[in-house]
Amino acid sequence: MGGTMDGTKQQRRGNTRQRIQDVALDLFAEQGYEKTSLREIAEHLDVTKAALYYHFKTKEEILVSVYEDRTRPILDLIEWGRQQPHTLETKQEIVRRYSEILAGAAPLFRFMQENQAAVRELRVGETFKERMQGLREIIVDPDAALHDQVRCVSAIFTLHAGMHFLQDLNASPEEKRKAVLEVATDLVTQAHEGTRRA
Amino acid sequence: MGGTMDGTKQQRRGNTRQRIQDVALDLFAEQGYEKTSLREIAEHLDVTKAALYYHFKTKEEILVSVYEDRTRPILDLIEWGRQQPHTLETKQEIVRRYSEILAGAAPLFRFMQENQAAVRELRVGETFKERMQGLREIIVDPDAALHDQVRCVSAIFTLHAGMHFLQDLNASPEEKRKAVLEVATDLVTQAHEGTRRA
Amino acid sequence: MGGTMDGTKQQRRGNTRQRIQDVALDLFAEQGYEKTSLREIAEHLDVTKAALYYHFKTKEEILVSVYEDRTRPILDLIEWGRQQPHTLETKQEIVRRYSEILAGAAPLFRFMQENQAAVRELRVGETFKERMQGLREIIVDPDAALHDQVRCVSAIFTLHAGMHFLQDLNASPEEKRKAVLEVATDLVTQAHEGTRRA
Amino acid sequence: MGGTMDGTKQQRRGNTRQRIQDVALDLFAEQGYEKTSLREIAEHLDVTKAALYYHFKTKEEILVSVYEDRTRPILDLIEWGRQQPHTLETKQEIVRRYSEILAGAAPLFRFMQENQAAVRELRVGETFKERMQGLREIIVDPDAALHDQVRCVSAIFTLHAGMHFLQDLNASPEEKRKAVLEVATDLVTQAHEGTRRA
DNA sequence: AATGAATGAGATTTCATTCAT
DNA sequence: CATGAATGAAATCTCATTCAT
Repeated sequence: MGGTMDGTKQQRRGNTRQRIQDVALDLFAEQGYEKTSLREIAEHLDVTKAALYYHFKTKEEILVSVYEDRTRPILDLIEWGRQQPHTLETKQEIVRRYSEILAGAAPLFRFMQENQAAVRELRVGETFKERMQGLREIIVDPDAALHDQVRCVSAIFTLHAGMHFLQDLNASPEEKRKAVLEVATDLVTQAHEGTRRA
Repeated sequence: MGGTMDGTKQQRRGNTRQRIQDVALDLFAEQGYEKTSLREIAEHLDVTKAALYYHFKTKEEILVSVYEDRTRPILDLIEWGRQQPHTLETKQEIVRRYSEILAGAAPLFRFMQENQAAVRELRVGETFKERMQGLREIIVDPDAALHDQVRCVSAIFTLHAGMHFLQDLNASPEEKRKAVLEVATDLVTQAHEGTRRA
Repeated sequence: MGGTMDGTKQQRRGNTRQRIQDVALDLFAEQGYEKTSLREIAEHLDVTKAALYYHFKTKEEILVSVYEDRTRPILDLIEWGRQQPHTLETKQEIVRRYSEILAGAAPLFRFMQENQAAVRELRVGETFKERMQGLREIIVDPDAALHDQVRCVSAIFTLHAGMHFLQDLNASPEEKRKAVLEVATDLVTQAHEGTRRA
Repeated sequence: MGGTMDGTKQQRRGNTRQRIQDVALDLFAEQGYEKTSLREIAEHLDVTKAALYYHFKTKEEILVSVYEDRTRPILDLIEWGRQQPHTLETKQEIVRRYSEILAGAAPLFRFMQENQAAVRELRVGETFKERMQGLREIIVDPDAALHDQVRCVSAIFTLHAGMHFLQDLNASPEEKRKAVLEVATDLVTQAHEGTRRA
């Protein structure tokens, strides 16, 4: 308060909204959306429930706001992808960039993956579906053989799964991410080549 | 009562437990575990909530019972796999059989996939993790290169994802299942060969 | 089953009613009347709840039946006391005999003492009150000074309390019972003498 | 509404917590802890059940809070007693003061006496036991003859019992309280003298 | 003499949400 | 910018009791 560096503690002042989003996402990811109550979020922040309602109209809106902030890069990626030629290089680049996006917002994606049911009829559910769809349209060639289409979807899924389901493989997170990216890239590449050959 | 064989309605008597499991799974899969209330289940069955408690001690127990009944084949598969030599053929056969198991209990697996957060601290959560672990131990070679290990995990995930994330690919379910199986088998095969070569 | 002596195990056959009473009293005394459910009683006996209803019309009736069986001696004591002259010796004898009755049905009296609220509007509540009243009428002289009347009531209470509230005094149960009886007798005696003198 | 100072009705605002405690204690004392539902308490206060949960985390906590507020004087008394010499005068003073404390929180003590079973495994059960223990340690001489120890316990019990079991003795409450105190004091005195003489 | 299946009533508790201050 | 107090709706679960078999 007043100091030049403000330091660690109690940096309140205007950023409550941000803090709510952060804490909420943590709890949502850890416990699930339904099991996380506003009371809990408020307690973690040391404010009252009513304070949350000053910043967000509903519980859902908290989630929506976090979601939109952190998944904007996907929109950009899709936009970018749509303007590129549908070459193998493009697809590989999409996979690479998507992998980075996932790594950059891991808790949110973990949340989305693990709370599909809870989220299905929320606004974010719809939006997420649409984005996935958008991604697919870019890397999946609708004229390709079915198994090659599947390969592409599998590539995306491999990236998603890579985040949470490799905990017991003993390797550093960075190594794992690379390995996952390699497999995903491979899948897209095989799909592309299978299609070319046909 | 009326028809010769009693037919559809009013087949009560003795099968209530089974009917509860069926209805519960349907609703859990459709709406999510947390969002499905016992009231709803009871109403669908035209019994009182208390009747559910006659057959099951808790809500969780309903889920557990369904889960255990329908995932027993996985246990058998793991058992079988453990006694086979760790050859490529075995792994391919595991993938094939697992694909069949998934297809045979699609709603349950859809549920497990979409409700990971909700289910995490339920008993089934633990059990499921263990089973996945068991499966992996059979098809993943711990000495293989990391990317080949990832391929195997990805194969399993592809099978799982194949069930719910290909709705918009236009092809018959049977065709899709075949394609998915093909991709998964391929992943395992590549992983195996990669390892051999090394 | 069939042996001459029948032995320990499974001595069923006709005595279920008795066994229900015993188990019920144990549980009532241990946990309280309200907290003891019929399910629990049934489980302890390894029969179904419905079986209890074959032997007793209601939960209350179980209690009533136990109560009546085990407190009959009080009725006899009162009857006897009413026919004696109201001498000191009579009063002392009442105290002595009552002490024995209490010791002989300790769990029931513990129950009655600790569940007064729960039992108040049950039939046993009324009955118990009446019996206490009857006892008092014999040992309390209505013309005595107030503090001497109190002494008599206190004597009875001392007997009751003696059963459960002396656990931490280090002495054998038998010694304690004697000491309690001594104090109670003393109180009655003092009351009587106080009155005489006046 | 009407009166100058707002008077009786609608004094809401700020004192709800207190009102809950008061109503709860009344109902607990009248009907017993288990038989008193939160619905009932809420209705008596003309608020919703949820309002109770705003002020207290559980039903038990309501009881605990009332208990702690009203039995603090006992703690003080014990503290005081511990610092006094263990003379007869001290003991008599303890008895006198305890009698006053009981009279000052009669409904609570009636409740505790009549709901021992219900309260046994609640937090208050433990606490109450401890306090009784504390009191005893002050007035009971551990080297005294057993019957003298019993006399002291009986004194305490006489005070307790005096509150609820003398309704039919025809005398004013104040007279009765005096008589009870006299008897209790006498018991302690006799115990003390018995010990002295030995 | 007892069971299996079920019910109706009600208990405690939790939650998202509102609003005057 | 936030709180204190409260609500309405609903959730999970328990219990004494019933009755056909």
